[in-house]
Amino acid sequence: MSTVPGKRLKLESEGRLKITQQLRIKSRRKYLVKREKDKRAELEADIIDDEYLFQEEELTERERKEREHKKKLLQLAKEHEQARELEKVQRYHMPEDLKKGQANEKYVEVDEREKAPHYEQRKWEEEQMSSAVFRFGARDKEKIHEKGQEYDLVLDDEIEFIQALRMPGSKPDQEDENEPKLTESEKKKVSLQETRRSLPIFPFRDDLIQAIEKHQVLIIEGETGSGKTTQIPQYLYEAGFTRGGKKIGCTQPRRVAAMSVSARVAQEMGVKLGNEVGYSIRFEDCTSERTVIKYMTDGTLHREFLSEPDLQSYSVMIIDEAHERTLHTDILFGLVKDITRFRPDLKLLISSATLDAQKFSDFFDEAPIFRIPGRRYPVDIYYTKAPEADYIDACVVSVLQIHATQPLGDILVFLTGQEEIETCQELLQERSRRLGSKIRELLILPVYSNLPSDMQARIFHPTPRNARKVVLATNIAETSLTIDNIIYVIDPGFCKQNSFNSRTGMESLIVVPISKASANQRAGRAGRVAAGKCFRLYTAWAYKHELEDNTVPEIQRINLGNAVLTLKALGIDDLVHFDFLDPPPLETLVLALEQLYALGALNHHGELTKLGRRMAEFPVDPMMAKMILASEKYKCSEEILTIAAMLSVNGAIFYRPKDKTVHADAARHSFFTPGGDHLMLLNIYTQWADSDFSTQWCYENFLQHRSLKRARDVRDQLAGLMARVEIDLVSAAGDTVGIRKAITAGYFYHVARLSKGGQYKTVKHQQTVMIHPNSSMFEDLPRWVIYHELKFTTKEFLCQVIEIESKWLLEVAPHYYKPHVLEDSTNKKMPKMTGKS
DNA sequence: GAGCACTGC
Repeated sequence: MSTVPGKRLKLESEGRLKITQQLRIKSRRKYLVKREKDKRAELEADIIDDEYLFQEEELTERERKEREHKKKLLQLAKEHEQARELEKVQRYHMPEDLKKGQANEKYVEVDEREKAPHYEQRKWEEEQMSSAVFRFGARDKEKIHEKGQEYDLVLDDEIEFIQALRMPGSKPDQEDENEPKLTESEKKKVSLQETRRSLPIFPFRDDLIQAIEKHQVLIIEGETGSGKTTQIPQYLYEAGFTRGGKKIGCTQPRRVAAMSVSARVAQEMGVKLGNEVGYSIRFEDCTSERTVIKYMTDGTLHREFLSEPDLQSYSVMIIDEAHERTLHTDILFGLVKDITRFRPDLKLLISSATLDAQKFSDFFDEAPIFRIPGRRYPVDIYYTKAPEADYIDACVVSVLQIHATQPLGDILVFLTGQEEIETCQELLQERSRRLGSKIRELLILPVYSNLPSDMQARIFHPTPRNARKVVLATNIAETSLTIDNIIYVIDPGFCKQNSFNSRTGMESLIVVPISKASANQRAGRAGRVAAGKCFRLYTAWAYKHELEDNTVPEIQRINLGNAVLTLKALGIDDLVHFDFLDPPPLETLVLALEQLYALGALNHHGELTKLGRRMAEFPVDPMMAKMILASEKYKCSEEILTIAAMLSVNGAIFYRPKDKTVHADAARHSFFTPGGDHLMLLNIYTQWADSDFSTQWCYENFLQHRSLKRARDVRDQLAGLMARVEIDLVSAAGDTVGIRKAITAGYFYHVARLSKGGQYKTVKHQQTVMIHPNSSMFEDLPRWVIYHELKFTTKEFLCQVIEIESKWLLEVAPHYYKPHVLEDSTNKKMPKMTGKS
């Protein structure tokens, strides 16, 4: 044994993988069991409640039915659980002696290998191949028992899928062969106009125009690929809706979409982009006086409302991809609905994928729904027969199963984050390497938003002949990126989701099951170029009973500070009764209003103050806006702008590759600046600027160039807005106290003080928290700190921290802090928590 | 001593 170091290494690495797998299995199982238990307990409690409260004869017909229904559900759940247990036993059962046999064989293999490596390797590969058999359909139970042993042996390496249904597409599977195949050069010969006429929306053109002329608000329901985004604005233009110098607006949730769609439309209309057809996104306005068709991001339109609250320059507004329910689209719904009441000439089109259309129609006073067929191939949906405990392993196995048994075509796997993608990539590389020449080449490509762009671009390179591409992606591939040639989708059914707790003001990013809508969106990614297959790594039962219908809209999940400020600036006083499609939690609104009041943006009538109106100019959170405005008083606007821009960068600023952690950490430490993280960010930006914004400098200092560039863009925009609120840019020239006081003036809501054991307590909620280990203040433990964010990951952490003196709080927010609250702790060593505000 | 879903202004 000891003579074969390579093999031993491999065994060790296998041991390591096993542990991570087991951890995953454990947490996933715990999750499944808990969910099941919770559901059952709920049902049982309901039934007991009912029986306790009512005698049988007192129940109305409806109540009796409800009770019967609940009992039936409970019975079903129990039966299902039993069935699942049974399946689990069948799936995981492996006799002890067989396990030993296998293990021995492996050890023997080591010795044999030295003598006849080729023979042993081939034998091993053959074993792997035979175990990677793809099994579809419900298998006959008897058959399983007949070949019990064989079944047990291959269990470890395969997953049984059951085909449940076919997601219908408008194109039949075989159409590809009937359709004349065009080469690239031939395709170019087909004129743009012919392509336009071939879109599914084309036959509906006249009906659509008629419907728009007849109704003020129209809901358009259509799958992707119908051509609605590019064609409808052109039809409206041709029908004369832009007469009188009015524009047609169309909002998109993403910047790239706004840019690429407008480019396409400009090409189809034969005009230069930026003239008749243009787009407007943050940092980039590509429109002119002549522009009549304007694509923009929903956030841009939201901001435009501030300068043009009645959308006077538009004759038609199209809200596209409404089903995505971004924060901005949700707010736009309420705003445009309001406008239609006093601008009868404004046409409103809400464009959405299926399922949601009725909801939109109800919201817009029973607006008619116009349906347009899409263009997609059918996708077969497969579910696992039993729940998969370890979905990373299940993904790897499924990929290999597909690779070994299915016709060529690329695979897309949906994972939750960078870490999972990397683990999966390692496992796949390891296993496909061991399979060696027995399988065709397998290209494994990761993609997530923090991945450097050149690495991201690799997923779009055409797959080499006779090879197969596997793309391991986060949710980025669900809507933002479209990869061609995907035939197979593997969907474990999870994603990471941000949520905001307005009671504690804490954000958390946790893995949750996806919704049915999301699952179908993922499946749809398999049917773009041909009939596809989607493998869901959960049971059909789980899909039906455990997944919510729709993802909770963003507006109900995030902090609404800035949204509330802009609405107030638009003169909407009664936010609680604002016409939301789905209203946000009351506490979130109350928290936002309370904060605005404390910041001095609202007076006691709930009206915007002069300060509040100036704050609304900035597309940042109210606290940050206040900080920026306070920089005038402390004569440090240059520095504060940089800090605000650096804090607004959402991606990571530090680059920390796995193989160079020591160097990367050393580079980070070299930027540490007395006073805290905000000053460190300022330091980094200043040094980068001194290097002439050099890419090379970023690389040498382990910083993400992309993030810093974004910070520069944000800073430029903020600097432009400073002119609008008439604040000169001045530098504090090293006065860090002034800078920190300006920060305190904005963030006095986010104060924490040192408590025992290096822990902190937030002043507002008396919550026990820790300084994040990545902070430069992690080891300093100052008595009073201001934090930028409170985030829950593995613990409650303060991210981006500066040290302050408690007396500054009295100086910048005397209305909010009373001296006795703060003095208690500055004089005595470690006070007991008494008397909050 | 932890870790970075995805957008957008």
